[in-house]
Amino acid sequence: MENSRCENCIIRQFNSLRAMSKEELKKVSDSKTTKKLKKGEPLFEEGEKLNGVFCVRNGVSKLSKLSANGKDQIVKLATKGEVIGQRSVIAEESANLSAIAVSDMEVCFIPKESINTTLQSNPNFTLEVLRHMAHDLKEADDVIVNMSQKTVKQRVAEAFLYLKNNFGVDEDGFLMLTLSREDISNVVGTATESAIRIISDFKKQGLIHTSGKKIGIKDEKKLQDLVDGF
Amino acid sequence: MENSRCENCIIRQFNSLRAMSKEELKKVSDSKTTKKLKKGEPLFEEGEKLNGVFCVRNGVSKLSKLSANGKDQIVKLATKGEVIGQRSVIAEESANLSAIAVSDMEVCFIPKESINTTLQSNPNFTLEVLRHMAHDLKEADDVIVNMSQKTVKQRVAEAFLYLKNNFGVDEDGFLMLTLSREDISNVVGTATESAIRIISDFKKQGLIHTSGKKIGIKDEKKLQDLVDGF
DNA sequence: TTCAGAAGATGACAAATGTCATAGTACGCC
DNA sequence: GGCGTACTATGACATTTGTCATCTTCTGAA
Repeated sequence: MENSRCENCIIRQFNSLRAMSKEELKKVSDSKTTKKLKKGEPLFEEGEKLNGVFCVRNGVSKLSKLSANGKDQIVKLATKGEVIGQRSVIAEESANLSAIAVSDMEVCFIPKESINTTLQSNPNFTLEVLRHMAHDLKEADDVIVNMSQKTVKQRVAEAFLYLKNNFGVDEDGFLMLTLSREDISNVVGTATESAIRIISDFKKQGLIHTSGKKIGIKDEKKLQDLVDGF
Repeated sequence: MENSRCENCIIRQFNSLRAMSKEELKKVSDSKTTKKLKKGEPLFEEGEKLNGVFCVRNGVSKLSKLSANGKDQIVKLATKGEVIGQRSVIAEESANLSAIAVSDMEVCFIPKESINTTLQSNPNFTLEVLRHMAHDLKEADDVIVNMSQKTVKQRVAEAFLYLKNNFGVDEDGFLMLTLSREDISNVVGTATESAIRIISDFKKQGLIHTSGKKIGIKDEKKLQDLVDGF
């Protein structure tokens, strides 16, 4: 495949791999494999042993965990440039979350050996990974606060703004990343029916418009006000 | 103070400092200061710039964040052997959370310079810090799932079991760490009145007993069943 | 020791959210 | 093009949780 060497891959500019030396990157590139996934296919499931990490070249994956009541909670959406599975590889634990494609994806699989040897020898790389994880931890803490202190309506509004800011909109103004109502409810942590009701409500209030599953934001300011508690 | 050299400090066995070399540890020890805090006093507040990290020698601190509705959400309780503030120092950001003593505390303050130079030169240390943060991230993800998918009652029950497992019980069977009802509600993410009601309820059902603020667990199994959804 | 203020407890009610039932709608497959 | 299945939508109702008011109990400082 053309352009398939890590050294040339523009994606790595966005993640920790940029702190690798030329030689390290070469090794990674020689050991990596590329994989395509269709929407709905899993990269890995909760509890699985991971033999490496996944670097997202294209598409989006949801990271979720099944709770005792049988519902999935989506903890994070990972997109182009992000590395998935590094937490498990670093902690030498089996996966705490499932990773499932929510759009067609193209990912590189990097065996953990390449990662581990670099972690032990290149402090710059380790530090870079550490910085990324520090960032993820902050985001997770913020999610905890949102989950426990905001209403479902506020969380839905926030989710839409998040989707707009992180994945953008298409030429017709619809969110690029289209999630099913169920996925939306699993991001927000609520019943699917509740999410649907709130979406209907937002539509009636003129905050958003929809076409099938697609959602477009009409009044960003009012949505933001709602999130902020006005 | 006797025993105040990091090299001799048994606490460091529990945290990332154990991966430091003798010389690095010596430098840290020379630059550190020790501080005593009374219950209720802050180590630092959300938004503050941190010039170093705190290593807990004794006592417990709550890490919390104020949400828009004026309530604090407690994200984590840090105790003996844990290092507080490393996330902010590593990410070079101001503190995302406030750290306030929930019991009298003794902490060491380690200036960030000692940490940063070691991070850049000693991959073992960096990797050790990374592993700790990976662990924290997993815990945070689990909290997200609990917050969004469990009922308040389940979360209260879980909080009590957590307090027992992590801080133990005194000779009379009461939880060693005594939190105010408000702190409990801020851990669980609910209104104080709701937490109080649930505590009354648990008492009536014979799951716990109380004496003033102190709480003792009477039927651990039933509490666990409750958490698991039975 | 006493007293004031904080923390704990409880009732009554309102609001938010979940659950179950049912109907409409879209979309891939034959 | 039709059909079946999965997704979306909505109503009715139950349950959970929050809010406000009030009372009681504890605790620390004068």
